Amino acid sequence: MTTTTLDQTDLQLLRLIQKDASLTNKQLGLKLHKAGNTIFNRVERLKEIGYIIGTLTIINREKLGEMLTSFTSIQLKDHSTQSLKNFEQEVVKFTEVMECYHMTGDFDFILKIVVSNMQAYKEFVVNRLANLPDVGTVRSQFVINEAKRELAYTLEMPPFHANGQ
Amino acid sequence: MTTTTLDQTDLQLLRLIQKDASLTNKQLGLKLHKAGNTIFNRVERLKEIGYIIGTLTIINREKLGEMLTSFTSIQLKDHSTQSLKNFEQEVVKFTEVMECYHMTGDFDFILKIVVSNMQAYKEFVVNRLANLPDVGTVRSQFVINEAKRELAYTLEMPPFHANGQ
DNA sequence: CTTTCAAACAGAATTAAATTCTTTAAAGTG
DNA sequence: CACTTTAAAGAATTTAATTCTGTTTGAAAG
Repeated sequence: MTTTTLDQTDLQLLRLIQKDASLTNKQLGLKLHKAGNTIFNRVERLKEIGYIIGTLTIINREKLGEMLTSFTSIQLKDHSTQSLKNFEQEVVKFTEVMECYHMTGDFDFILKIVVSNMQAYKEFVVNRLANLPDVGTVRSQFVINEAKRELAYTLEMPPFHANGQ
Repeated sequence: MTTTTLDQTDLQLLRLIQKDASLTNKQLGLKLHKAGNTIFNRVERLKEIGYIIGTLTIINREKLGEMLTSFTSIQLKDHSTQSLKNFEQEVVKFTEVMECYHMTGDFDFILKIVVSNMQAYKEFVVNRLANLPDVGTVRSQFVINEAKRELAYTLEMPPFHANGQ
């Protein structure tokens, strides 16, 4: 029924809404030289074919009190597929673990951990993180300052297009 | 005029909208046992006093072609305030650098870099990143798999409240 | 070259949500 | 107790979202 490929207008649209979801269809239409209706239809299509996942509100977390952020690297004692899967499955359950990446290099995982202070961090690592099976070395690096945190990707027209994957 | 402190309803509201900005005021009101109107007023207030920064659309970046993500650590040759400021100021200008954190530990900065493939990564590091002043050691760790990436914070009632900071 | 079909679009019509306005009730203050 | 302030609800209004319909365009078919 509908094509799963994007044209330049779709890309422009994605670029705009990934920075600001509060723009109305009319406003977007003005920028892209289309009717508000047309924007609406395109956005619906982009949702259907999976380019748009959802929409969220960015909160100023700093206003809600103390915050300590760490990038914590984990090296497992055992590198079997089972151990890796196991650790990953468990570690993502912690609400303190905002992000978890399986990585190349000396350490197996990088976790972004957000807690309220060093006391809470210590409690978390010692009593909970280190208790997961096969956890070997844990290296903690703390954020002194967040200089940039961009959520919107630079969207480039892919050279191929026609992949609905 | 308006209080800058949050009550439980405000926190609930923030928890809900930081996960889904497409909920209508009426829907939110139903969940929180308030009128749609009341939700509207609260959200307006939360914007005014700076708890709500904005709203954005999450794009499925994977559908737009190849992607290689790296956590790249940088050690500067010189650790003077001036060098740090200088580096930070310049590095955040690169669109490939999605995130930049000033860190404790052996390395001064951690950068989250997103490019389309290893060729582009090499080009970026060699021709651009390494050319910034005072760049010493560069350590690249690549993401094999993203197991978790949560943008919504766990919002807890702060023990103090009354800070409009 | 003409016909046919499908897609993108614009504009009107409709529905639903956002926003404003007014009133009420509760809570705090002197 | 009178006075003020605040949160909230409900009605009224404005604006945006959504649906519907007709037109245009371009590509494919004959």
